[in-house]
Amino acid sequence: MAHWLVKSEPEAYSWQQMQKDKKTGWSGVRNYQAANNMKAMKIGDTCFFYHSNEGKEIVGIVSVSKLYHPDPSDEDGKFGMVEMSAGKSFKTPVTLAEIKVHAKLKDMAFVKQSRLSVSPVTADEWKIICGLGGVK
DNA sequence: GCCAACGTTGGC
DNA sequence: GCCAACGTTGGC
Repeated sequence: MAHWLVKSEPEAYSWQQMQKDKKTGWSGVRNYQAANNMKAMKIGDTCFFYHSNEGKEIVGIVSVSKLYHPDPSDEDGKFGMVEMSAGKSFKTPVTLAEIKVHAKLKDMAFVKQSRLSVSPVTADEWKIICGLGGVK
Protein backbone atom coordinates (compact mmCIF):
# COMPACT_ATOMS: atom_id res chain seq x y z
CA MET A 1 0.00 0.00 0.00
CA ALA A 2 1.30 3.40 -0.93
CA HIS A 3 1.12 6.66 0.96
CA TRP A 4 0.61 10.21 -0.21
CA LEU A 5 0.14 13.74 1.00
CA VAL A 6 -2.57 15.99 -0.29
CA LYS A 7 -2.84 19.69 0.36
CA SER A 8 -5.84 21.85 0.76
CA GLU A 9 -6.31 25.42 1.79
CA PRO A 10 -8.66 25.40 4.75
CA GLU A 11 -10.50 28.33 3.23
CA ALA A 12 -11.22 26.28 0.14
CA TYR A 13 -11.77 22.89 1.76
CA SER A 14 -10.94 22.23 5.39
CA TRP A 15 -10.39 19.06 7.39
CA GLN A 16 -13.56 19.87 9.33
CA GLN A 17 -15.49 19.89 6.08
CA MET A 18 -13.81 16.67 4.98
CA GLN A 19 -14.92 14.95 8.18
CA LYS A 20 -18.44 16.23 7.78
CA ASP A 21 -18.63 15.05 4.18
CA LYS A 22 -17.12 11.62 4.95
CA LYS A 23 -16.04 11.43 1.33
CA THR A 24 -15.25 13.95 -1.33
CA GLY A 25 -14.19 14.13 -4.95
CA TRP A 26 -10.65 15.45 -5.14
CA SER A 27 -11.27 17.58 -8.20
CA GLY A 28 -9.69 20.75 -9.42
CA VAL A 29 -6.10 19.55 -9.68
CA ARG A 30 -4.58 21.23 -12.71
CA ASN A 31 -1.01 20.13 -12.49
CA TYR A 32 0.39 17.19 -14.40
CA GLN A 33 2.73 15.99 -11.71
CA ALA A 34 -0.01 16.03 -9.12
CA ALA A 35 -2.40 14.36 -11.55
CA ASN A 36 0.16 11.65 -12.28
CA ASN A 37 0.47 10.96 -8.59
CA MET A 38 -3.29 10.60 -8.34
CA LYS A 39 -3.23 8.24 -11.30
CA ALA A 40 -0.87 6.02 -9.36
CA MET A 41 -3.16 5.81 -6.35
CA LYS A 42 -4.92 2.56 -5.55
CA ILE A 43 -8.08 1.96 -3.56
CA GLY A 44 -7.19 1.95 0.11
CA ASP A 45 -4.00 4.00 -0.27
CA THR A 46 -3.75 6.43 2.60
CA CYS A 47 -2.94 10.13 2.41
CA PHE A 48 -2.03 12.79 4.90
CA PHE A 49 -4.36 15.76 4.79
CA TYR A 50 -2.34 18.95 4.96
CA HIS A 51 -3.64 22.45 5.54
CA SER A 52 -1.68 24.93 3.45
CA ASN A 53 -1.55 28.68 3.99
CA GLU A 54 -3.63 28.64 7.16
CA GLY A 55 -2.27 26.23 9.71
CA LYS A 56 0.53 24.70 7.67
CA GLU A 57 0.12 21.38 9.39
CA ILE A 58 -0.94 17.81 8.77
CA VAL A 59 -4.26 17.35 10.50
CA GLY A 60 -5.52 13.91 9.56
CA ILE A 61 -5.64 10.92 7.28
CA VAL A 62 -7.83 10.17 4.29
CA SER A 63 -7.96 7.11 2.07
CA VAL A 64 -8.56 6.61 -1.61
CA SER A 65 -12.07 5.29 -2.23
CA LYS A 66 -12.32 5.75 -5.99
CA LEU A 67 -9.64 5.43 -8.62
CA TYR A 68 -8.52 8.16 -10.97
CA HIS A 69 -11.25 9.12 -13.40
CA PRO A 70 -11.98 12.16 -15.59
CA ASP A 71 -12.71 15.36 -13.70
CA PRO A 72 -15.99 16.77 -15.04
CA SER A 73 -14.98 20.24 -13.91
CA ASP A 74 -12.08 20.19 -16.39
CA GLU A 75 -13.48 21.38 -19.71
CA ASP A 76 -10.43 20.28 -21.64
CA GLY A 77 -10.71 16.76 -20.30
CA LYS A 78 -7.01 16.68 -19.56
CA PHE A 79 -7.17 16.19 -15.84
CA GLY A 80 -8.78 13.64 -13.59
CA MET A 81 -9.67 13.21 -9.98
CA VAL A 82 -9.96 10.58 -7.27
CA GLU A 83 -12.34 10.23 -4.36
CA MET A 84 -11.15 10.47 -0.79
CA SER A 85 -12.78 9.16 2.36
CA ALA A 86 -12.15 10.73 5.73
CA GLY A 87 -10.06 8.73 8.18
CA LYS A 88 -8.51 9.43 11.53
CA SER A 89 -7.83 12.86 12.94
CA PHE A 90 -4.42 13.60 14.34
CA LYS A 91 -4.40 14.00 18.11
CA THR A 92 -1.59 16.48 17.62
CA PRO A 93 -1.29 18.19 14.24
CA VAL A 94 2.19 17.90 12.77
CA THR A 95 3.40 21.31 11.64
CA LEU A 96 5.56 22.16 8.69
CA ALA A 97 8.05 23.77 11.06
CA GLU A 98 8.35 20.49 12.92
CA ILE A 99 8.86 18.54 9.72
CA LYS A 100 11.51 20.95 8.49
CA VAL A 101 13.71 20.47 11.53
CA HIS A 102 13.26 16.69 11.71
CA ALA A 103 16.31 14.93 10.25
CA LYS A 104 14.23 12.14 8.70
CA LEU A 105 11.46 14.36 7.38
CA LYS A 106 13.10 17.49 6.11
CA ASP A 107 13.66 16.01 2.65
CA MET A 108 10.06 15.04 2.08
CA ALA A 109 8.76 15.65 -1.41
CA PHE A 110 6.17 18.15 -0.28
CA VAL A 111 8.77 20.20 1.59
CA LYS A 112 11.12 20.31 -1.36
CA GLN A 113 8.40 21.03 -3.90
CA SER A 114 6.20 23.30 -1.93
CA ARG A 115 3.86 23.96 -4.82
CA LEU A 116 3.04 20.35 -5.58
CA SER A 117 -0.41 19.60 -4.21
CA VAL A 118 -0.25 15.80 -4.33
CA SER A 119 3.03 14.13 -3.43
CA PRO A 120 4.33 10.70 -2.44
CA VAL A 121 5.23 9.79 1.14
CA THR A 122 7.64 6.97 1.97
CA ALA A 123 6.83 4.21 4.44
CA ASP A 124 9.35 5.62 6.90
CA GLU A 125 7.98 9.13 6.70
CA TRP A 126 4.48 7.75 7.14
CA LYS A 127 5.41 5.91 10.30
CA ILE A 128 7.26 8.83 11.84
CA ILE A 129 4.51 11.34 11.16
CA CYS A 130 1.78 9.02 12.45
CA GLY A 131 3.84 8.71 15.62
CA LEU A 132 4.15 12.47 15.96
CA GLY A 133 0.46 12.92 15.24
CA GLY A 134 -0.59 10.37 17.83
CA VAL A 135 -2.34 7.94 15.46
CA LYS A 136 -1.58 4.40 14.33
C1' DG B 1 1.49 41.81 1.61
C1' DC B 2 5.76 40.32 -0.32
C1' DC B 3 8.52 37.44 -2.85
C1' DA B 4 10.74 33.06 -4.39
C1' DA B 5 9.89 28.97 -6.92
C1' DC B 6 8.05 26.96 -10.57
C1' DG B 7 4.59 25.68 -14.14
C1' DT B 8 2.39 27.39 -18.35
C1' DT B 9 1.81 30.14 -22.36
C1' DG B 10 2.88 32.15 -26.60
C1' DG B 11 6.02 34.42 -29.90
C1' DC B 12 9.66 33.46 -32.75
C1' DG C 1 11.51 23.53 -29.85
C1' DC C 2 13.44 27.34 -27.18
C1' DC C 3 12.91 30.77 -23.94
C1' DA C 4 11.04 35.09 -22.05
C1' DA C 5 6.98 36.73 -19.88
C1' DC C 6 3.50 35.90 -17.03
C1' DG C 7 0.47 33.71 -13.46
C1' DT C 8 -0.11 30.98 -9.37
C1' DT C 9 1.10 28.84 -5.14
C1' DG C 10 2.40 29.00 -0.61
C1' DG C 11 5.78 30.15 3.09
C1' DC C 12 7.24 33.91 5.71
